[in-house]
Parts: sequence; C-alpha cells; structure tokens
Amino acid sequence: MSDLLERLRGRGWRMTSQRRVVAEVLDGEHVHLTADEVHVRAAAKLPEISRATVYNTLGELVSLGEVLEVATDGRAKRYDPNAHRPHQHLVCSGCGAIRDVRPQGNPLSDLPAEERYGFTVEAVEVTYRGVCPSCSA
Amino acid sequence: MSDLLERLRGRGWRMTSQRRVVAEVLDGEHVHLTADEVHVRAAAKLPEISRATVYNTLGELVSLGEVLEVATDGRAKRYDPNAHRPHQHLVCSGCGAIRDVRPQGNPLSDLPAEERYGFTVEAVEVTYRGVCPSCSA
DNA sequence: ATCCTACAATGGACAGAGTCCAAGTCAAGA
DNA sequence: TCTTGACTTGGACTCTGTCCATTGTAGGAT
Repeated sequence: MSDLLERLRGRGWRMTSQRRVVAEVLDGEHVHLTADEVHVRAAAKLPEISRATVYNTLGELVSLGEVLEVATDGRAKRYDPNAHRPHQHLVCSGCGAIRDVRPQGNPLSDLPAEERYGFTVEAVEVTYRGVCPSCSA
Repeated sequence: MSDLLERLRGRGWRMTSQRRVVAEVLDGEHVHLTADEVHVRAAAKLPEISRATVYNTLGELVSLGEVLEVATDGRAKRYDPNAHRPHQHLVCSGCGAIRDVRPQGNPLSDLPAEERYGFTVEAVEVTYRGVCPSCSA
C-alpha cells in the first residue's frame, strides 16, 4: 500500500493525514467497502475526518485509476482497491458479500459485430450471482 | 403485453387501472425506463397515479420475474420488460443508452470451480460498455 | 525556521432515489 | 349488493451522494 502512497505523491498528490488514512483503509484483497464504511473505519483512526473528504478522496482515487467503483446492487457503490489486476465479481444474494474472481476467456470477444449496434465497445463487466457458503448453511 | 396481464391475473393479481397502465408502459423491445420515467408515462394515461404505486408495482413485477431490474450505473435503476429472453446489456458511456444484446457462449461456464469460493453460482450479468454511434459522431 | 498560498478539509445544506406508513379506496368473490 | 382484504395515496422519512463557503495546512519559497 505504501506503493500506492508513493505513486500518488509522484503524481503530485498533496499528502494529508486524511488521504493517508483513506488509502490505508482501502488496503487488501477482496476489499469492497461502501463510502460510508470507509468513513467509519477512517474515523476510527482520524476522528475528525469528514464524510465529504472521504467522498472526495475516493473520487480522486477512482479518477486516478487506483480504485474501482463497483455497483453490484442498487444500494451504495463499493470501492475496490484491486484495480491493477483485471477481475470480475461474485456476489452473494444472501448477505451481499463480494469476492474477486477471474473467469476464463474474454467476454469482449463473445459479442459479435452484428450485436454491437454500431457501438465502439470498450469494456465489459461480469457479475456472478450466487449464495455463499455461510448463507447456504 | 396482454399476455402479461393474463399471466398476472392467473397468479392471483388483483387487476387495477394503476397496474394496467404500468404494465402498458413497460411494453416493447429495448425498453429500459427508470421508475420515474415509468411514473411520468403512466401519469400521462392515469394522472392520479402515485409514485409509491409505481414503485410497488415495479417491485412486484420484478419479484414475479416478469421484469428485470438493471443497475447500469450509480443512478436510478432501470426496468427491462424483456425478461423471458436471456440477454445482456450494452451501455453507452456517453448518453447512457442501453441495448439488449446476446453474446455467444455462456459466461457461467467460464468460472472454474476453484474461483467459486464455495458459492452456489446461479446467474451472471454481463454489461458491455462503449460509445454509441450518436455519441461518437 | 518561517512565511505564503494554492490546494485540501470541513460540515451543513441540498438533491435524487427509494421506502414506509396510516388512512382511504376499490376489485372481485359471496 | 355487500364485504373485506388487498391496493393506492401522499407525505414524511432514510439513504447515498453532491455542493459550497469557510477554514486549515502541505510543502515550496525565502
């Protein structure tokens, strides 16, 4: 994660304690926190941090391509720091838990030209839905 | 669409003018309206219809499997009456336009067992993103 | 080490999407 | 036609996110 901080500094990011704790909270594998959850965890380390700052920082991280925004349901967006390894998501219909997964093949090539309606297709997101072990138990 | 009304009646749905206009609004191919758009169009036919009723009715149609809920971005959910033909979505990053598309292959089978983390995988949604002809012109 | 200033943080108001609920209405079976 | 439970209403409320004027501060300049 210090990699991230270094990269950001290299891009001219002004380093503040708020940005640091947000970046720290977003560390790890299979992390998919909502903005509010990020705020709660960040506030545990830096009580004065405001909601607006968390939203601003998350938005910047997304613009910089360091974090992915994931909208798996109609509720709050989730933020996924695993942005440098292409992956898709597996979501539990019961509890909403999310795992990063790597399917085989390339869905982009599965869309034939006659199904593209003249669009320039640039990306594809795949969301698998199912029931996790805890919820099916 | 009268098929739909028949099916619903057969399932014990009480038929009201509100439910009828909502079902009528949700008729056709490549229809992906937000709840609010459904409300506006329904109100054109039945001015007294309330927002709550539109939400209730859409929710019921989704539960009954007659309409799909599509969350293509962080904005309002869209409702897709094309529920009985499996398909995926192609979304324009410019204007948000949505087309129904049918990719080849079956993405479900592209997720190997060791990438399923013990989940019972039941469904998969694929969203292609790109730029539509009007927006790239 | 101190000063400056542009950039960042704050928090409260605001907006959009959706849910909830108590009261009134009505479809459809008896 | 009557009855009743399901349906509708509209307004209050929640949740998620944005905006903005004000205050604070990181980090280069001196």
